[in-house]
Amino acid sequence: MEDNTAATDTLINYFNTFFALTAEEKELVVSSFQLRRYRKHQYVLQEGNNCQHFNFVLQGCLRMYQIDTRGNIHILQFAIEQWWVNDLHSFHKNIASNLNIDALEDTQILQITYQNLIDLYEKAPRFNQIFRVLTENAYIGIQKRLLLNISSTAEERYIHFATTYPYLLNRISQVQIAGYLGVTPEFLSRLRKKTIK
Amino acid sequence: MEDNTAATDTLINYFNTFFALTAEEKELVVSSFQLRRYRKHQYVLQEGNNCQHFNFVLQGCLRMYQIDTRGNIHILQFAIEQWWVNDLHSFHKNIASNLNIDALEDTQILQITYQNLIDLYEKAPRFNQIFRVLTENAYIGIQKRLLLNISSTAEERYIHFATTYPYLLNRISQVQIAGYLGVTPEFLSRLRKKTIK
DNA sequence: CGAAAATTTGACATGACTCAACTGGAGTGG
DNA sequence: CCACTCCAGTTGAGTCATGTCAAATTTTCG
Repeated sequence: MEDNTAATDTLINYFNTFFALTAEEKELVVSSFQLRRYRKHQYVLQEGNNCQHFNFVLQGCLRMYQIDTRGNIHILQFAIEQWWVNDLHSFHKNIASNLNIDALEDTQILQITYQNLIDLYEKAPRFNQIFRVLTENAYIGIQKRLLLNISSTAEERYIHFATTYPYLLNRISQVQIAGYLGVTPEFLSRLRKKTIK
Repeated sequence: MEDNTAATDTLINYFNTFFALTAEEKELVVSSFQLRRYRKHQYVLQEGNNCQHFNFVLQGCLRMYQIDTRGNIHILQFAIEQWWVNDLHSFHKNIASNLNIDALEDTQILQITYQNLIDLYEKAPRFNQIFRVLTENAYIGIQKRLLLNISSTAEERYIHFATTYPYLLNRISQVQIAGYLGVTPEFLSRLRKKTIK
């Protein structure tokens, strides 16, 4: 167990952008979350296992993805600083996940276990509100993405990604971005050639 | 204003499947939600307007969709009995929606306004928990759908739809289902011909 | 420096779309 | 209750977006 104080400060500041936390609530955050470090390529969650933690990224970059029957990787989400990443379904139902989460860079994460999260809700019910709002925002985001995927060409999706997350373009390789956009790396390469002009 | 009692009973039963409501909480539900009827083809929300209500379907069927720049309709969601349907983004940020919701059948809805929902959370904070869980479940569902869209062919998506929602196949026209699956009606027709064999 | 991975490029294959024509059933007005 | 219209569904022919596979090139990193 290493000292969490500096790490949880970041998380407390994050929560504070939603609601000012009481001293008690801050205490609970400090005692409920645990800092953990992952090296590049290391798994945070591997399919077949149950998702045991809610993960909040302090530093670094992760991807969450599924491998389909043809062996192709489909990236559901990248997570960099101040993002949450976890398989909600596996976490809440306590069932095996069919998703993988691994580190694209050396990464630091704050983790809370299922039981600690339940206790947190119990002891400080206001976190229900915070996580309700967080989940609503996540829902809005993924709904936008679904719509974009259904209604646009790969080129439009790439341009949208590049303008929405310009800071990810230099940080994440094209293979990964292709897996996120739902195209092959080859085709993304052609799109870029065409678009850069 | 018509009598809501029978209608809100349905909603209270629905909430009860999550947590047993207190008498007070039931009272609040009765006084916060309002029954409204829509005829087939009638708009519940039209793009350009702000989404003013959370909608819970008592009876009937709705679709929520976006019209893209080429004039194509993309259906985000169908909503039948005991489903919620609304544009969360527009509702929470109080901005103009770019989505439409309209009735595919004559439909009865229970509606709560933004202000009433805020009051409900205030007076009965436990609803934060209920809606947190509801939103988490909705998130899980839409994430599955996104993954399916990214990783499968139209045929696989149709088969998945047909086995997951068999009761919708006879209830919703193929044009609508095509708009939900993200294919043209013509192509869906060919898929069906091939699949039925 | 050398090996492995990422990216690019080319040739070809295919899933899905477009547009247009045809069919059949449901609703509507006289 | 018939005639008419309109929309959903089907079918065909041609096209385009994107995938597949294989090879060449560049970059990354131990």
